Amino acid sequence: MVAVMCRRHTPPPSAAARAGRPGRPRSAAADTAILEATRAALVELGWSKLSMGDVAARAGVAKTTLYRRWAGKNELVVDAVAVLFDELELPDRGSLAADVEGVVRQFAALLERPEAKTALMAVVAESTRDEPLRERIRASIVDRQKRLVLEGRARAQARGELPVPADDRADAAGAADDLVFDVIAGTVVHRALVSGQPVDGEWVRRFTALLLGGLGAAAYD
Amino acid sequence: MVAVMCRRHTPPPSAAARAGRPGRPRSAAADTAILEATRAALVELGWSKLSMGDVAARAGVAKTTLYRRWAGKNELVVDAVAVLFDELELPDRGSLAADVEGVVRQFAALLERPEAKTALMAVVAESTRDEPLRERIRASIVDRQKRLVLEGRARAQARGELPVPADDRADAAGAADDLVFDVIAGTVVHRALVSGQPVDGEWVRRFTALLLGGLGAAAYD
DNA sequence: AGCCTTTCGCTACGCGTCGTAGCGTAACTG
DNA sequence: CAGTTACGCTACGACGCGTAGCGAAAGGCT
Repeated sequence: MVAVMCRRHTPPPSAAARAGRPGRPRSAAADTAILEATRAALVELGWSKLSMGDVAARAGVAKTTLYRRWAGKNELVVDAVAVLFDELELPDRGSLAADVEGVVRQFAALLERPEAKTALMAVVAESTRDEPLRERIRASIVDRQKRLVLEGRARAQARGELPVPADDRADAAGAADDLVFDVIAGTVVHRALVSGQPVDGEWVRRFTALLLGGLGAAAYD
Repeated sequence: MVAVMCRRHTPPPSAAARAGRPGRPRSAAADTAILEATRAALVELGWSKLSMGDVAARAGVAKTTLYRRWAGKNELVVDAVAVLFDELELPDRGSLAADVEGVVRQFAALLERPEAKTALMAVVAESTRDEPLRERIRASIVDRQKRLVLEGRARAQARGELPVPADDRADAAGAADDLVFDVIAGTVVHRALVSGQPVDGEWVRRFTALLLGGLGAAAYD
């Protein structure tokens, strides 16, 4: 009897740790082709009408190859769109307000891409009933973007626009960073996908003013 | 030849306008049973594993009856969860900060209900590729809750906590209301469903302070 | 009453997707 | 070379979808 290896659904990111093993190596070209085909299918069909068989056909790959690497549609799509969010960056525009406006515009532009918005909302919906999937989303997409908040705060502190927290307040600063991240990301997503209204220049200015100055300061322009 | 009526997928809310028509009337009991069964199925199975046949069986109704009233899963679920969001209210707690904290807590409690979170995210995801569905969501769920923002602002103005906008600034005030709505709803959703962290008392206080005073005022507690 | 209209429950159907099993072949290691 | 792993391909049972067709039930209209 052969020992059951049970290595199914092994995620491809461990390709480096997979080196030096006996047997035929996994095709890296197939990985990129599959993820690219997934994004293309998301653009054309959207989340609900995307099927594993269709992705396999687009990628020129057997359907079984898909299931050898991803447990299902959820995990595949998370990996396919995760790379899109890593393109976000925070160029120094000279002031905290300008930096915030810049990142808000970038995020809004990303959410205009059909593959990004249909996939992001769908996998978050699925993650409400799938704890491992939620963790995968956080590790692959969400937490990686908190770097933008950290960098923005560091710059603002260097400019003197924000006070430097005392060392014994590091936990409070961390909580504030998480809060700011939820406010910015959540508000832009809600504006673009739920309210369905444009993230134009005027709205971005209003939002930034509210974020920096609060309701009293930015009440009515 | 009989004239083709083509009245399929007629939404049930028009029950009042349906009175006085010839033929057997639609069962109002079936409507409530179906919507209740849908919510129960959402709790047990979640969005993705919810099937029309299962809902019909739970409601004690033929599957064809479902399709006579709703075009599909999307529309059915929107109607099923819309009533949950109408339970939100804004009791007067004496100050703008307290009012904001109260509504944030209520919304967070609603998002802890499994049928609410799985359904809301899923239908929003679907609506990114279905314009009529997006309009249905806005009319049935989103826009109805803007009343909370309007009421909160009116109270704050009456208390003198916010300035009363000039008459020629009515459009700016409306834009500000929309912005505040997106900020509150989006931030709470992102915190609860994307970041997956608890909306507890401390976080609510931090968020309220940030919303009212801005980054400079509420920087680190 | 009788007729018309609409809804209801039920059955059955074709269609597409899912996820897996089985096989022979290809690729890489020792 | 043998051993091990990945690949392409085919086929399969299971399930949900959305519809058609039927007879029966429940109302309005004359």
